[in-house]
Amino acid sequence: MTSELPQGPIASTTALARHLGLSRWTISRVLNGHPEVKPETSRRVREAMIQLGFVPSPVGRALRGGRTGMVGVCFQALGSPIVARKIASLQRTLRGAGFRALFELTDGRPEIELEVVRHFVAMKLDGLVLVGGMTTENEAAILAMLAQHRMSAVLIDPARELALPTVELDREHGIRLAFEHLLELGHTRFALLGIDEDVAYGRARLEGIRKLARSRRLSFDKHLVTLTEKSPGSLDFAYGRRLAERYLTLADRPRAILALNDQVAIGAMTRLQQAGLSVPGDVSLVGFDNLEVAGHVNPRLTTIDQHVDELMTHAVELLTRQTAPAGSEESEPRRVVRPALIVGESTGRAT
Amino acid sequence: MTSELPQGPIASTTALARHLGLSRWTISRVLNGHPEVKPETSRRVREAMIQLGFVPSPVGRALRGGRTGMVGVCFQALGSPIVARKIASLQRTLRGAGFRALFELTDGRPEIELEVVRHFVAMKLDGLVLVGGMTTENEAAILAMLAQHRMSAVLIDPARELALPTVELDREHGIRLAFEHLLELGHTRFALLGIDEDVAYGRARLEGIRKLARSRRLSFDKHLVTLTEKSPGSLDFAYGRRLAERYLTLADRPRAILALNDQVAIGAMTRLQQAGLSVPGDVSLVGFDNLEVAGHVNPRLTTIDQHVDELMTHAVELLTRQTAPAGSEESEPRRVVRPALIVGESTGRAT
DNA sequence: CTGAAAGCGCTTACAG
DNA sequence: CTGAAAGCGCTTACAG
Repeated sequence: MTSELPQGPIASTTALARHLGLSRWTISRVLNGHPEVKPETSRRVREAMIQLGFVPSPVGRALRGGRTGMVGVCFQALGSPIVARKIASLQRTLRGAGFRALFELTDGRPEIELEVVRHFVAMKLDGLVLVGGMTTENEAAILAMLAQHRMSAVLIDPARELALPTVELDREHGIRLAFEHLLELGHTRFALLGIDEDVAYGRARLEGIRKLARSRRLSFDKHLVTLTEKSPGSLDFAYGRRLAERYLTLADRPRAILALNDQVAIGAMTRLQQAGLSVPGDVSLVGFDNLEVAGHVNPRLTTIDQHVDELMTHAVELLTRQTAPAGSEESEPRRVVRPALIVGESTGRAT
Repeated sequence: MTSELPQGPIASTTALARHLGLSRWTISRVLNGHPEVKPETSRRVREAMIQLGFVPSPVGRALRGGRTGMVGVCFQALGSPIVARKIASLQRTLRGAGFRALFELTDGRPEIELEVVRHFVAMKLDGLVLVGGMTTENEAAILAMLAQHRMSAVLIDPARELALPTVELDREHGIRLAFEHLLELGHTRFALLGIDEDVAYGRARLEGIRKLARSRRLSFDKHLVTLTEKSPGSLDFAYGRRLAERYLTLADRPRAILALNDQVAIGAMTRLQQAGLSVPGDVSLVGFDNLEVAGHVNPRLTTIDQHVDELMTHAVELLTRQTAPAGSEESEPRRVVRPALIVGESTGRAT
């Protein structure tokens, strides 16, 4: 353990090798876990690395074709707190699996998305995570690039199905939980705030509602009112507020509201309360996402939790499974995560 | 313009050179804007690059010591929506300046922070942005690493002063705006929710309050009550809720509250309302950050806007100024951004 | 204005 | 078990 002090800064395998009286190739073998190194040598190298804080250059590794330990993560936007939670969760999960995460935002613009993926591929990362899938425009180009460079990729909760390993959130199930909860409370007529075919994930939810409505012999047209805007911009509090104003003008207002997400729900709730309506006295309200704020408004919002950590754990598992040389026969694995109903105080009996 | 189709995929300067009948060195010169290339040749290369979607490998460039076009961004945590807004804003600003951003979260843990900076340095990035500064433990090590590798870095809104270019948010000014607003409404006694010396940025705000209190001949002890917890964990809605419960037990409750941030303010507001207090009828409340949700609770929250975009614009300017070879004489430039008061409906006259 | 060499830090064959 | 070569894609000197 008589570790001499290094001459200069140890910033390469060559420098480390010189310092230890070994050749740089031996260092590389230890780094890559090759079995032919004498255990004693291997131990010495590892100890010195920790002691000197030496980290092999990811740039060198990448160029030579080795593993870089880096995973690229691509998000469409960071507007909603749920996305921030996903980023934080994914970052931690990746770190736990020994990966470093590079995040990029595309603002939902196809040309940026393409540029980002191109950059990820050029960086020779170990894998890609596409949160929310990809735009239709780039589908062919991105799939071709991934195949050409043999880059593993995972989709998380994509808006459309694609021929890539995928972790899905069962949104149809989520909305059914909310719908059933309201049915049990005796509600029979419903307003949908911001949920339509055009919005991301809207179709899956409508499907869930339709199926359940049919099984309960509710007519979609008679019992359901859909309130949406053509180009709403951000799907946020202000959108909920605007939709609530439309709701207030309805002749025969449903007593239960299902909102696109918690922000829309809270924006709407605030507006309804300002109009003198009581939640849940006059109208019951359900959100989606279980944002932290949902538990801290008056009344606490009933909502659906996405199980973000579970989504991310599956994603990283799918990624490492691909990265590993085995198991590559299994084509396009799919994992489904079921969201959960969080009952708050914004839903009550239909009177 | 008779562009022949390439033989295979064009994935290196060598391949592009062959395709164009040039040498790969010429391609490199065009890439780096060297002046000795014939304009016609330069134009041909640029056109082909766009047409073929060729992007020079950042890995190759990094290894050779050239500019990588990548900037590392280090955040302590992603708990608050304000951080998400900062990330999104910084990403856009960096993109506008031709940089790609790599984001890392440290969860406020020194060992992760050190690892992250080490990795950024090893990646030979063009620069670093440290949002919220760095932990005291790593100060010496990180400054030494940056100096040794001549890596430019910018601090955004650091909790402590450091010998690096810095963009500061004038928090002292922010809290004074809030305080003055309440004074003008006739308030004389104040509760501080979560604002103390121990919490990040607490000292600057207390300083602002003290100065203003002195100038108005208010005694800090007689007119100000501080409510905080020793180890509050997340500075979020739930924290505000707990502090509001403490506030409710006070014998002689101040009629004005200054909260650490909007989450604490909203958590507190909700709790106060549940206790039957009216905001602002019984108590006025001011937050900090101007989160989107602040404008969509009942009543709309009076708060302080950080001018996030301005912060980020300054940061990227400082970074590019460093990256450029000139201007390096100027030591540790500092930019100060003044926050702004956003008057909502949560503050009213003291009656 | 353009060609050819050297070398950034690493890994994977190929020798011993 | 370990040494030395080749080469990943690029840029910066140095020649012509």
